[in-house]
Amino acid sequence: MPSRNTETVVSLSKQMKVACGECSLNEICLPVGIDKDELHRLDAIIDRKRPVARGEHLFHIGDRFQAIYAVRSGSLKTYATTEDGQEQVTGFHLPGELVGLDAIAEDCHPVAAKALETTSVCEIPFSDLESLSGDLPGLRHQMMRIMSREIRDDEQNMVILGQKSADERLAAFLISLSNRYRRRGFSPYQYNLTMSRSDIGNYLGLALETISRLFTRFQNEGLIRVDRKHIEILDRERLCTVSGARCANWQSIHN
Amino acid sequence: MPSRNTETVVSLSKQMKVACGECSLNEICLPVGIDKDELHRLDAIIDRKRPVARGEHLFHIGDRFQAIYAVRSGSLKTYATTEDGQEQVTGFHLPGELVGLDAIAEDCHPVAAKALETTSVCEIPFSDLESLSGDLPGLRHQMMRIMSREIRDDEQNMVILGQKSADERLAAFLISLSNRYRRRGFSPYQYNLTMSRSDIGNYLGLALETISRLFTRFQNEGLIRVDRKHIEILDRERLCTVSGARCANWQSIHN
DNA sequence: ATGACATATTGATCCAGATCAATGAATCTG
DNA sequence: CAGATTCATTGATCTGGATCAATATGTCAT
Repeated sequence: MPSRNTETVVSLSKQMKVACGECSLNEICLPVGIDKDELHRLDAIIDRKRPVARGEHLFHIGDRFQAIYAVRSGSLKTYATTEDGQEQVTGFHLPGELVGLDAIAEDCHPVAAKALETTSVCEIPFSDLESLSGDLPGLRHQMMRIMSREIRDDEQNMVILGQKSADERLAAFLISLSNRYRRRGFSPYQYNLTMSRSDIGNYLGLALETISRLFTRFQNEGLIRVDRKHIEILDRERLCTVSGARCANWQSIHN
Repeated sequence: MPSRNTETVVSLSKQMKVACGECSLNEICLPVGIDKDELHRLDAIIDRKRPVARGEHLFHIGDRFQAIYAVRSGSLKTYATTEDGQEQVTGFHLPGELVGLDAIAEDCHPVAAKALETTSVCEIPFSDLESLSGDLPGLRHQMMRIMSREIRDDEQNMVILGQKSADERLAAFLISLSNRYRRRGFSPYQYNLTMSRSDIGNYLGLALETISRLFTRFQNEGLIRVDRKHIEILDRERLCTVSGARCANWQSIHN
């Protein structure tokens, strides 16, 4: 009994069911380096889930590890908690990025993943992925590359948390987001933050008030324009200088 | 023309050439989960290098990535450098641990590895490792586990750098070392630091003076005894409490 | 041994950023 | 759309740990 809404539902559903081969993210996601005829084998093990609403969890800390997830649209944050219940944001995840790689070793999730907005993901059962990677050298290599990159990015975070001042940290964060959006075909000069000031501060090891003050200061200095969640980068060059990183010409740690 | 020293030399040489099957570290190193008859295939691709002297580099930042290294004896530190030439220690590596995993993605080393004492390593050419892992599911799985663990440990470091006070950081560091030595069959109650106060401070995001003061304070409080490089843990329970982690009963993030 | 140099300890001072506090927008709820 | 709730901004104050400085204590080379 089809209703007036069927079309919408179907098209949404179609959107959700797009195969890797047709997915606009396949150039930056797991399928990188896998040839067309092998791609359908990867495709076959992937489960496209219904979207996760803002504030809902994809998984919690301590959950049994069964699959890794590729963000298809929307965004997530992952966070650990300390004994006294404090949370530490360990990362923000944009479309094309994988979450759950930290859970393979102990078979349970050491961090939680929470949607920052309505977010849909591809679920990739790990046992399937692992056996499939025995057959597909390209897949194996890409998994290695992705995990290696994550290790390297985490090291880079250590540098930021261990050495950088508050303004350097925030500048580096804004540039990093800019680069990541650019890679996904969005403007590197303006984007919306999907996370709160508090999340940013927590991630960067700063108080949320410090983030707020820095946004104001960066704006006064003509580096950026901030309106609520919207960020516009006015002087990318100088923002890079502030961040104290070699990233002026589109080359960056987080390309 | 054998000399008086031949025996010593030969035994040292033998020591250096011990195959994975006979290596005392094979229960915590790459061979975990690989059965005996497959082990010799792994063994065949591994190159046992001559020891690296204290202060020498295993590789530098920017070096072409060709192999990962397993520490056989001794210890290493890895460090990144910022644009202004500052260094950030990203890790200390004990026997059985792998270094270089962060270089796979970009094919060059983002950090340098420097020996903290005379150190020998096994060199594992990555291309060989990768093709071999196509044949050996156990090896593939262990590689994943090791990389996953590294990601998780790095996240844990983010918690430490982002949330913890100076005394919590140092206590957590001392407990972590204790656990890692224990796993390798050494006493968890006393060990020698192979790194300087400055390295520890740098790694933990603290000034070296702070490390020095905390050692003195921990000693006055009866938590530890410090003599130069030698650490004796007198009250492990309480040191764990100070670190603010759930690690009192030998269970820890860094087992 | 003797000086030269790296490493560690301890004290005195300072400051970046945390914390506390109050107010102002947005967004959510019924 | 009034009240509640969350999130953001801005100001005032405080403090943990950095920095500066002086002095041991090792360690190395010759």
